[in-house]
Amino acid sequence: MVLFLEGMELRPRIEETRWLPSMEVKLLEEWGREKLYTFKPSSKKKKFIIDTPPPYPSGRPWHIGAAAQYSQIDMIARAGRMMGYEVYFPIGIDRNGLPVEIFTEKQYGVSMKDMPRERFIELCSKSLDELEADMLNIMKRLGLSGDFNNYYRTDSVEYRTLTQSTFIKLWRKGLVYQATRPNNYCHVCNTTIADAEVEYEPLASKLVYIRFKVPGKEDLIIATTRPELLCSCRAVIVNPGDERYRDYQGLKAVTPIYNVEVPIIPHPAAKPEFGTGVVMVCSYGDYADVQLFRELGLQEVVAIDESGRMTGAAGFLSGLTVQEARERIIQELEKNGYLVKVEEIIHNTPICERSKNPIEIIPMKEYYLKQLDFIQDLLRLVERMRFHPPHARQLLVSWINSLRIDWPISRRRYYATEVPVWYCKSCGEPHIPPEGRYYRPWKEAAPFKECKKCGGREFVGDERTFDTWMDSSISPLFIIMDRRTGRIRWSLYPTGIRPQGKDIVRTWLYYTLLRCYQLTGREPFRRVWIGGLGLDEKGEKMSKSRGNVIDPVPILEKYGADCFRFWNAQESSLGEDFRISEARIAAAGKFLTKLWNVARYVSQFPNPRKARLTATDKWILSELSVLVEECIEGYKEFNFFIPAIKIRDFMWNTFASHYIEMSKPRAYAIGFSKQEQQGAWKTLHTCLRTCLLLLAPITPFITDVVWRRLYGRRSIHLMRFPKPVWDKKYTVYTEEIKQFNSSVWGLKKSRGLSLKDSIEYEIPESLRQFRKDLVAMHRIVERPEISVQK
RNA sequence: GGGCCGGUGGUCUAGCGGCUAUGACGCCGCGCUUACGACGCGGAGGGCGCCGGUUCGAGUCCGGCCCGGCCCA
Repeated sequence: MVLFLEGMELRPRIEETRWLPSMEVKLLEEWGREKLYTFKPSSKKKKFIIDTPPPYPSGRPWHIGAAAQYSQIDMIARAGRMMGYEVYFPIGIDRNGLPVEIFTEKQYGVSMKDMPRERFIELCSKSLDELEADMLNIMKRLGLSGDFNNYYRTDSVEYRTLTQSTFIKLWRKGLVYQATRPNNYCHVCNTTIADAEVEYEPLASKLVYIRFKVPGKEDLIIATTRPELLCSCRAVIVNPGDERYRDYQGLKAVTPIYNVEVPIIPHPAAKPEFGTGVVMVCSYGDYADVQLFRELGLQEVVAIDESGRMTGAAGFLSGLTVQEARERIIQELEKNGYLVKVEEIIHNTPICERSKNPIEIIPMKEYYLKQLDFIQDLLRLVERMRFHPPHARQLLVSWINSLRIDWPISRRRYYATEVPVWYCKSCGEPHIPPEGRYYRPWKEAAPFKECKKCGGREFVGDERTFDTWMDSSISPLFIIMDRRTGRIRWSLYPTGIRPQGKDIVRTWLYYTLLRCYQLTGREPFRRVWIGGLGLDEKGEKMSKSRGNVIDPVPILEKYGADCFRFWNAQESSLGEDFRISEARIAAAGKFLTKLWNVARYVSQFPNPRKARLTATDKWILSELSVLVEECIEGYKEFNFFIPAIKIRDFMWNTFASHYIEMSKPRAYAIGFSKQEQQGAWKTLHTCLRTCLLLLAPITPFITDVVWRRLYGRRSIHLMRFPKPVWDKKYTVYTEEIKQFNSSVWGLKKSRGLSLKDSIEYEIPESLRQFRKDLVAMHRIVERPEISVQK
């Protein structure tokens, strides 16, 4: 018998047959009007502050891996809200430093050093404004629920004031000093750079074998990649265990051409297997040289100047570039019979992260921030913080343990925060101003009357700026600062979480820890979340120079933010690198189509307040409980891979394929009572509603659209996560139900029957309580001896 | 050279001590089944990098090695 619904026409409240990215744009406007994501500091809820990384607007295309990472940070914010926290998700733009200077020089065809500083800074600022607007638009389009209305800039007066004030504070604590030290210097960027900004790249290089005279002995042959530094050679070392040179230890060798007598010293730094096992120690070919000069008390010779040219100390090489000098001295050595041979080798060369130019080690006078004294404290601090994933802690610990020199913080650049120091014109004594204001010593008069040391009345401002990490490293303090009064709201400190990429652990993460610890004595955040790197399809790093970057903007236009976000969440587990390919992003959209159509199907039925549930209903709700538990567990770790995968699997492979099909005749009341029908309706809605809530942080658009059409006028993003309230005991039937359904489908297929055709089949005793649904679903005709009651 | 992560059907991914190893993309076949053809169903295809070990039993634990990625020297 077939029952028809009397007087009730079922029509889906969702009519479109699929989800379209264009619906996202409309919703974005609505979110903007509703101000859903405003942080309320006065709220009674527990606060959760996210120390968002301020991206650097370096121009299109924005790295798609970065866009992916910001989506995940947004999921942290949204998950936090749904867990009941009052979340602050600030949006900042990093605008200090070298990239914009280079960009501006190129864009306007100017040179920083050849124009008024003031004018150059204006041009940089203009470039940044354009790049920034573009970047903010992409961030909004991604659906980020951050505080766009009050976004901050690291080059604002407020921010730079804080950078300078914290510097002054540390100066007063005695943590800052100026020293002339060999340092990494990039003569293309014209500035000292920190170890963290140095990269190594295998480059073709010449290994030059040079003959050194040793009075009374056979000549020593020395292999070096830096023959142009011969003038600064002040020692020769051999390995203490190297039998070949045992007799030479303690003797003197004479450097060719320059004729300087230098000691031959046994030292373990000489590797017997490299070259001839004899090494010349020069100031400075590499860090080993720096260490040896210090250790052996040698007198340094400055052979290369700031422009990358040889100094007068190099004699006939003076004025040549390093490259030219290298060629020239090889010729000279050959002419005089000192050259033994030249080998082509691949040498791991230290290069500047920005310009990719080989760096030189040159002694320069710079400001340093003490960090070596804090290693133990920082290691202890790191132990107390929570890392997601846990093994990310090791990246930081390894870096801290490898620190060898204090942090050089001054730079010879323009577009950055100025070093707030003036010097007495007569005695040179440095003076620092009081905290609380933004200072520009290169153009402002000194805020002092007279020198505290000699009484001099004239001052010169420092022209240098800070390493930009001096700014970025106080972001946790800046985001909790009241920008009008400059007062820091200490009740919000330490902040909740620092999300960032693993590529900037040694810089941003480390420097933040150091600076905030020095300023506050505490850790700046309780948790650290380290995302993996977005690689290209082949698993290689994306970079403009490799030409394998993918622009996220056309992807977002074509597939929508939810598709991109869902792909991102289900692509790899927390902290793992992930490969980016458009085909896979497109494939992720199929899940959204599926979800949309499930919602469309469910939307045709009313959602009864109460209903009597059948065994089939209770079974899927058992599975739903398990799903909720698993998802919440993933969200607690801010690992969105887990909910994404679990929800997709539930939706597709359990709910849609099995429950919806099993309950369909009942939902239409074909052969079922109204009471049974209500059970199906109720359960369909419960499952859909719960899945929407679970998915909301990952795909905020589609879930909100469905939610508003079916479950409420207010946004889903004001809701809490669901709880696993349904009895889980029916999960024991899941496998058997799925197998049973598959076997019936398979049998019909093998007999050439349509799915609508009836079939004679036996329902196992163990599935008896689901019998009625199964019979209706498959149109099963039970054999008489099995069906007890007919 | 060191650290971290990873090596599972053609490609990508799950499983981390126990039934014939998960799913996706692609492929093949079938299908107008009142949510979905940017769909559904079915199917072919791998024995989990290599070598040893622990165990009644190992992608799953241990040791060594090889390969890839990232980071560092």
